[in-house]
Amino acid sequence: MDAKAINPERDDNACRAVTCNDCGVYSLCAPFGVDEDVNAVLEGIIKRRATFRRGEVIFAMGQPFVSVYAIKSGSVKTFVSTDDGRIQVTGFHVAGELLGLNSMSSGIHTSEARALETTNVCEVDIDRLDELARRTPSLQRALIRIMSGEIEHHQELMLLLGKKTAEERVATYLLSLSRRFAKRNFSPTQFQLSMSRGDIGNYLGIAEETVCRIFTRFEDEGLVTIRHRHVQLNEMDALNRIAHDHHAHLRRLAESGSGEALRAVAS
Amino acid sequence: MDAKAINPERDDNACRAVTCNDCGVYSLCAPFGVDEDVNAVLEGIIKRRATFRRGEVIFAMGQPFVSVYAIKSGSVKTFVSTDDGRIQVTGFHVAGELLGLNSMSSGIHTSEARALETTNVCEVDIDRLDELARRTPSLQRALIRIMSGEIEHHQELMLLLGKKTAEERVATYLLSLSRRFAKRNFSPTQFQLSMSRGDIGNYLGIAEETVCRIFTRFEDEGLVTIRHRHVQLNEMDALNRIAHDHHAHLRRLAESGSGEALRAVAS
DNA sequence: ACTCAAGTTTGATCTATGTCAACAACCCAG
DNA sequence: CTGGGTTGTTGACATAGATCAAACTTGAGT
Repeated sequence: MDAKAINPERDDNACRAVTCNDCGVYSLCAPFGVDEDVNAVLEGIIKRRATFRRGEVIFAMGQPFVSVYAIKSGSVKTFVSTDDGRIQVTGFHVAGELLGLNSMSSGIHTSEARALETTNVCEVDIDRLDELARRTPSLQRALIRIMSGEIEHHQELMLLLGKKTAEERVATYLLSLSRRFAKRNFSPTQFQLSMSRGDIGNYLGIAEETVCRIFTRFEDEGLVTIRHRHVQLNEMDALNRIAHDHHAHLRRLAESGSGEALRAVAS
Repeated sequence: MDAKAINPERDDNACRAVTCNDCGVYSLCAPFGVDEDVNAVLEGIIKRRATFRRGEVIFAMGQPFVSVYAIKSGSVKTFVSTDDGRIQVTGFHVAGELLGLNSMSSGIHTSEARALETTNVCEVDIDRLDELARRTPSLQRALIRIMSGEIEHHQELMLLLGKKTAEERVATYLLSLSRRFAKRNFSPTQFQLSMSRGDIGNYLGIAEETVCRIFTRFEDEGLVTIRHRHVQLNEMDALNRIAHDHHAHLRRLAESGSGEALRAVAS
């Protein structure tokens, strides 16, 4: 592999030949909503392109908020933390997504972003973006739409963190990854995890050991096949039932049990 | 009680004499950001004023998203729910706050709002607001600021739901209420709760019984005085330590214990 | 190819908090 | 003022999932 390509510090101006038009995530930047002259405009607001390696910080809590980041390739986790060091992962982000749009009000980053693997981003100057948005209603609405989407995601996560069992959380997680891959025209039943068990557990509000145990439980039941970080979903329906129906696991127990659980479900 | 007053459908045009200028929450609508001619403009986008009694639905999940609501008086809870009926309260809202701005992207309400007590709202047509915003950059930015604030609030709540102990959650909650009252020039140490123990517990991701127990524990320790729904905070510092410092309660235990906990903290 | 740190898995044990149940206090509506 | 429904409180007990500990696996760097 090209040595220069993996240098995290390197601002790859060398690749400037790659315009936004040629960029693989162009279609995902398009929702920026600029209708005509898109290419020139986008080029104009990109401050720099940068590469981050696994674990490197893209932005940190408390830093002045001067840019948002479009992920060209790779993946990123974002998280918030208590002052005594506990952290809560609030999202995983992949190519084509926009990073850092929260924090717009405070002028300070309220979360931290770290690359999960080698990741390329376009850094977009927030003032230039803001100024462009002022002249471009469609861009304004696109930004609002992105933030609104973020809020919806957070609402689902809060519901999960506050009210779901560990098994429901893991099933929900696998399915949400699946849906996301499907949307990008990747296989919805077979994919790689770019995050560790620890990250998954943290995100879902459970211990990493619990994630492992539930993975193996699902595997024992034939619902999935998981080798290291490669996941294959065999029984999407069953997973869906577990994810959405509180009582699914009670029923499963009842099938191989005394039937008492079933009566409990009926009540 | 006047039959008309309790009709939730009633558009209280009778009170139209009250312009936005006269409205008690005017200063809180001002951040809408319209600089000149504020009054006329605000009047123009208000679809109707309405009153809701305790438990009445202001908007429900799945309904078409056509308005946002400014709370003139009273208080409201918002929540999301699983399809099998479990709900997660995502926020409590008081006079001067704007309701329903999430859901902007989907065109469908993704959460439900219910009055906690008799509550007056101004209903703002979303299309008119959107159109006004297009011509008014300061309004655009205000809306973005409000959404961004919502995201920050959600991040804190996710951290709480995913990583904090029950005691930390309750202390955090009391202090956040306190801060909110202070911001509105009410006493930060003495206030009424408009929500039930059940709502508080749901919001914090713990059982209502746990809320009760922790309230009485705090009271036994002299930190607070709680009679029914009236709260008085006596030891803000101690509450702050509990809310922000994971080990605070271990230390408290250690003070009156064997010292083993203290050693654990040191490690 | 080898090494070592990081990540993963599994088992044994512990505990914070949920659940269930009974009761007490409160608040309207009549 | 009075009765019944709602809300809050307290205790006893159960348990999902955390924590601790000990292999085992893997893959990045030498």
